Amino acid sequence: MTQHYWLFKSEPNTFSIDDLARSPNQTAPWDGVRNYQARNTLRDNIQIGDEVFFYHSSCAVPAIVGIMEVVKAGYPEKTPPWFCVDVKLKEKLTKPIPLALIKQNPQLADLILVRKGNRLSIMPITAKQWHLLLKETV
DNA sequence: GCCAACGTTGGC
DNA sequence: GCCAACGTTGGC
Repeated sequence: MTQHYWLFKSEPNTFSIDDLARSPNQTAPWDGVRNYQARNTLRDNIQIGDEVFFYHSSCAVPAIVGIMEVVKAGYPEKTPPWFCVDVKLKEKLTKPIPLALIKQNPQLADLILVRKGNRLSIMPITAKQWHLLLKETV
């Protein structure tokens, strides 16, 4: 299977990258997603080995703060009809990528994250976008 | 705290 | 199925 790239949002007040870093084996279920489009992505499209940006939303400096790997594909939460995946922290960025910086890059204008009014908490990233974003952290 | 944008709910 | 009302998200 082709490897895919994603971005997951979380409010650091609820679940931060440091919470994930403190989890056993730095692994935790990515649960609590209550949106059908995001649910379908979790259930149908996210595979083991996929790479995921960890994004902090609704905070002082909204930013991509780390990189995770999917270690368990979509499975049902205890509360139907919601689904989750398991993620493992690969890297906490020493230099996070703020939303404000991402918005300045015209090559990233198509990112769902920066599209007006977007509220998706689980979104796809193209390989090209992934690598453009990684350059921003240098 | 404000508010725009979006998703969901529920009456009809 | 329509759509107004309401609740939530999330940047600023």
